Formats: sequence, structure tokens, C-alpha cells
Amino acid sequence: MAFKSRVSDAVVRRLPMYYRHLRELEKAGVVRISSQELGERMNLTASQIRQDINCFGGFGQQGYGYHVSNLKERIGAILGLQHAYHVIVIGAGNIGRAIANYAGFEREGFHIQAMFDVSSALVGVDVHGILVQPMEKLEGWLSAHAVDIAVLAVPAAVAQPIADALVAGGVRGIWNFAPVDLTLPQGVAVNNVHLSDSLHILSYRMNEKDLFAELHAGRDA
Amino acid sequence: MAFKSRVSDAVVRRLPMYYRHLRELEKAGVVRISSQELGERMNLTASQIRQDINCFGGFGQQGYGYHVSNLKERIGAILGLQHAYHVIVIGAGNIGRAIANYAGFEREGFHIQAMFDVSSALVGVDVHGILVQPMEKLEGWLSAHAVDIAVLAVPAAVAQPIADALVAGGVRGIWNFAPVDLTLPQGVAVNNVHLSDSLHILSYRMNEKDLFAELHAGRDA
DNA sequence: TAGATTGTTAATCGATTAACAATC
DNA sequence: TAGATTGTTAATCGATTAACAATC
Repeated sequence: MAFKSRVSDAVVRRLPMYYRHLRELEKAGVVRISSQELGERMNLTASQIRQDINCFGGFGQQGYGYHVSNLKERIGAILGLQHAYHVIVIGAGNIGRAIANYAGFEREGFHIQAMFDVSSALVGVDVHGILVQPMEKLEGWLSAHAVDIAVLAVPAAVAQPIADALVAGGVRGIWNFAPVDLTLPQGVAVNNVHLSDSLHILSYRMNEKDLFAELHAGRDA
Repeated sequence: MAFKSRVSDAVVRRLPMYYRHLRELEKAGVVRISSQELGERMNLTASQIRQDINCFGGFGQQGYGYHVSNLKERIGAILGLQHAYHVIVIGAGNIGRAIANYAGFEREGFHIQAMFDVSSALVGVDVHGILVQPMEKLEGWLSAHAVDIAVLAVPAAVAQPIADALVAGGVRGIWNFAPVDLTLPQGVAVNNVHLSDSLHILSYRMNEKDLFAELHAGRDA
């Protein structure tokens, strides 16, 4: 029963995937599953699944496998989903509004409590029951409320200074949709959704075959 | 001058990041940069940058470094950004609309030409100049138009069957926002934006320290 | 008890880093 | 030419896979 003190990013990125599949299995009424079966379902090796899970402790049972609901709950707890989070959204543009409108996060304990934007055209607009406030009110809000997570959906140029203000105001996690790599002090968590990067990776994959055909042709010419 | 025939995912994921930083540098008027300097900027080792770039050929010059604009163009071409893409959006919910409304992709050659949704409440709605069509018209559209990329922003339960229809209709790339891991034939590219997974990773990171404190306490108890 | 499957250690594979000769 | 910095090969590190003893 060895506990690693820090889990590799490769493992962390797979955790939500485990959670998703286990939730589906639970919904489908599956009670137990072996690492073998789960691996076939998720396109991972049974070995990798057992290694991953054992970063956090032995949740299985020899000769039986894993109890689906139990493992789901364990991984949910590892992901911090047993907690409730106070969330604010910075930027009421397309992305900011889409996130605020999505009801699913609320159900998982991510409670959006305020929204801010610089644009006077957006200030006062009602997004899913929340009135967009002017950016000048951000600092005041942060000193009056305990905010856990900020959704950062602002243009690249202003993302870093706003992130600094958020950190100064006590925010512990930033969900960053701005196309920049933020510099944050130790202890503040960040996760990026770089939509443009993601689309570029898609177009890369669509062209990879041709790309190497060209490169080789170029070399041979 | 060795060309690998297939580039690892780790490298591919960094390509858009290079592109982003090089574009910024170009905009800032920087003409040349060494792997050392670029590495400091991007939090990578100089060695890794040279290895990454040399997956595609030698774009630098000994004693000089890399020409920013040139390298940016090269990586842009590797990412397939010199092409124009015909894009359709499936699902006119929060995410589908946010993507369609975002003008930036249009500027990079990703031209959204149609939108589809099952909901009669959304059919006929104008999103950024595009009228949402009923889902029944998808198949007909695909046979009448050459679609390169489909943005899949639909509920998990219907994502796989719709993806199958898209592939049957000639779509070569799927930008998947549904929280499922799609099964697609070889030759069809996919890239996922799993928003919920991303938020879960953030909450994991916010709690990691406490998590291991608990695990250790549990062990010692 | 026998069979199944985990938890864990050892072996392999691949990605990152270091080193250095090539060359601008 | 001397200095700088790449391209590339070798060394290291970490992640994945395989193997198997522990045990339910």
C-alpha cells in the first residue's frame, strides 16, 4: 500500500475519464468490473488501470475486481467532487456565457455566483439568472466573498493581469480559456482550455499523412 | 535530416503552443530567437525545442537560431493552417453557438457553413448569419456539400451515432465537445474538448495536497 | 480448495535531457 | 577566423507493459 506523494500528469488526465466511464457503467447497472474489462472499454491496458488506481490506494479486491459504484465514488472524491465550489466568470462573451448557461456544472457542485465584463453592452445582461457586473466591481466582490474558482474567458492581452488580481483576491483555481499560458504562484491551480490549440491539433491530424508525403518528396527531390 | 514518419502526441500537443508564441513574438517585432530563449519563454528546455522542431526538418541555422516569421510559417503549414476548411456545427446549444459566434476561426480559414439541431425551438434561429437547420437535413447537406470538419456539440447519448453519420457523409475531422470517447474509422481525425473533464482536473489540482494528507493520515491511523 | 484477479515488482519502451560535432 | 547555436547522437529519466506472488 504505497502512496505516491505526487501523481503524474498522465495519470491525472485519465482520472476524469475513469470517472466518466464508471458513471456510465453504474447507470447501466453494472456492479463489478475487472481491470481487463474496463481496459477494453477505455482502450487502456489492464496493467495501466491497476497502476493508475493504485496511485491512490487499493480500491479493488483480488479475485473479484472493482465494485463500480465504490470505485466511482472514490475517484469522485479524489477529483474533489464531494466539495462545493464558489465560482465566478470573468468575461461574458461567447465562452463565458456558454459556461454560465450550462446547468451541468451546477449539479456537480460548481456554483456560479457572479459574472464580470468590461463591455458596457454586456453589463446588466442576465445570463442564466446572473447579472453581468462591470469589471471595476471585481476587486470589491473578491474581498466580500470567498471565491474558489474563476473562469477566465477574456482576451489574451488582459488574461495575465486579471489572473493576478484574482489570485490577490484569494481565488485558488483558474479555469483558463484565454489563449495564453498563465504564470501563477505556487498553490494556485490552473487548467487550460485552449480551444484554438485544440482545433489546430485537429487540422494537424487531418493533414499529417500528406505532410509527411510532402516532406519525403522534398527530401528525395 | 531525418524525418520521423509519425510524430508523438506529446510533440503534436506542443505545436499549437509554438505557433502561438511565435505569432506573439512576430507581432512584438522579434526577428530571430534561439532555442534557449524560446525555451525560457515557453518553460521548455532548449533541447526539447530543437528535438520537436527537427521532427519536421531543420528550420534553424547554426550560430543564428530560428527566424521567427519563417518558423511560424513553417509550423503553421505543419498544422495545416494554409488550407481552408468547410465546417459544420452539429448542436446549436451553448457550446455550438459559442463556437459559431467566435469570429477568430473564420479568420484562420475554418469557414462555418451550416448548423444543425434537433430542437424545433432552435431550428431557424440565426447564429452569426447562419440559420440553424433541423437534424433531418444533415444527411442531405452532407451529400450536396464537401464538409471537412464537423463540430460535434451534442449530448453524449447521440454523439456516436451522429459521428457515424458524419463519417458516412465524408467528414474527415471531428471536433468533439461531447463527453464521450468516439470510435472512428482509421483516416478520420478527431480531437476532444472535454470541458467537464477539464474542470475536474482543475478541482483535482486544487485538492491534491489535502488528498495526500488524508491518505497518509488514513494509513498511519 | 481452485479460480480469478488484484497489488506490486521487474522489464520494456518512449520521451526528455545532455552532450557535442557540424556549420553558419 | 572565432563564437554561437543548431542538428543529432547518446544518456537519463519516467511512464507503460509484463509478470507473478498475494489473496479474496
